[in-house]
Amino acid sequence: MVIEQVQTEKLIKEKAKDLFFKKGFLNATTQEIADEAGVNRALIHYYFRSRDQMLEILLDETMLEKKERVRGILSSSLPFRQKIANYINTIVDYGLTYPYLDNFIISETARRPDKVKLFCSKDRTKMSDFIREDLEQEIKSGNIASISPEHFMVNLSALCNYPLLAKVVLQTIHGMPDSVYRKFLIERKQIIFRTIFREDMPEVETV
Amino acid sequence: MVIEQVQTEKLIKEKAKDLFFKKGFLNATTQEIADEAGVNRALIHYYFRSRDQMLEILLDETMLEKKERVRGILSSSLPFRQKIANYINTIVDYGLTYPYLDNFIISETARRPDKVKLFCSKDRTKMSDFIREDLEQEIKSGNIASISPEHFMVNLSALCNYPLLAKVVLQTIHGMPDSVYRKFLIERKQIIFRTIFREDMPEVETV
DNA sequence: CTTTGCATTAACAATTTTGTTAAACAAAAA
DNA sequence: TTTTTGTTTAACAAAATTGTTAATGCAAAG
Repeated sequence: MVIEQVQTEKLIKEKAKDLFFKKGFLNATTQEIADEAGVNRALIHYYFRSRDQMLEILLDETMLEKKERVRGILSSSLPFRQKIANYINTIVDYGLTYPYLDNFIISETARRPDKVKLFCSKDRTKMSDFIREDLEQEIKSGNIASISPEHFMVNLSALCNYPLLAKVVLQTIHGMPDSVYRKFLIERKQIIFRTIFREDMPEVETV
Repeated sequence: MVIEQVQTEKLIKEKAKDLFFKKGFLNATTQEIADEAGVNRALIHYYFRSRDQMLEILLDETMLEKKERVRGILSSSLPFRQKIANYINTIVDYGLTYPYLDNFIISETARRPDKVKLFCSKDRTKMSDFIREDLEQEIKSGNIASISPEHFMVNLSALCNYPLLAKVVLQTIHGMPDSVYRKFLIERKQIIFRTIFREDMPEVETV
């Protein structure tokens, strides 16, 4: 047995994630993945049977991790604004790590709506349920315009995720090179919070 | 010459747009396009030389039309809020007609950033320039939290476009069938306006 | 009626990509 | 040292997809 025996599978997964979710090669072939990992293409089939099954595993793993992080934040006992501030921070930062993850999800779900369940956690608790009570409170106290939890969450996701989805187009329109766009995205954390709450974002704080 | 001579090219383009932008078959093959149009696959090459060139034409045409509509709205002499209301209306309605257009743009630009110029109008006038003065005015009069035109436009685009980009995922998470989701999107017109201006959207009105 | 020219098709060729298999290999066990 | 076991590779096969070409069809012009 070669020393790398146990590591190879992990290596392939990592490099595949890099290609798909970091570099944006949404249609990377098995050959390209193998090259990236510096292994023979047949190994991909040895470990994952088929390209499709490999994708399922990659998406399952990555989305599960992301969902867990978001769930942790929204189900915490922090004050509402602190929760949302943490959510924005996490989503934007996650986006900076995997700039093409949502992009990938979205093109895949368009091509194969039947596979959508892979990208949504199995359990049926919706993110919007975690903020329902908080939100009602905010609306009652007049801090926020009346809005359903669903619309609120869609607004929030939209403001956080869209700038990455449309990255290439937005960069071109506004003539921003990568470094500037990165700053733009980080600026947006504040902007998003202010757009929703009309006040400055509190410092990040965890439970 | 067959009676349909001049129409065939148009027919193919229409059906291809349907596949790509309405039905979401982002990777439709030339065969699928030919089938949809009820013609022989070779005709696609006869009229468009290659699949790539056909795509360029489709995108060029579609985006140009959309851009013109948006430009017309933002450069009108209507009051700011009316402009934005019209913008929201137009973008959401356009999205209902071509639910997968942005989706397509976004996956294509990720795969081939070099082709991005096809999707952005050639001239260099940015949408954000059209609202710069209006926006300054609104901020000065305290109706809107301080924000740059770029961030404002990204916010607006995000709120309008994201729900369609993430259509399949959002429908699954919230358990909404097509008909309900359609209503949800139309509801959002109001929601988006209120999120930005904290007041109800005015009636649609053109210049 | 015949010819001309574009429109359309079927058949073919080339390429790309996925998936399989049998052989080579390398480390641990016997 | 030999055997065994799991890993890795090269070579092959099959399928899908794009692009080409030569033949066919068909309407209008001559």
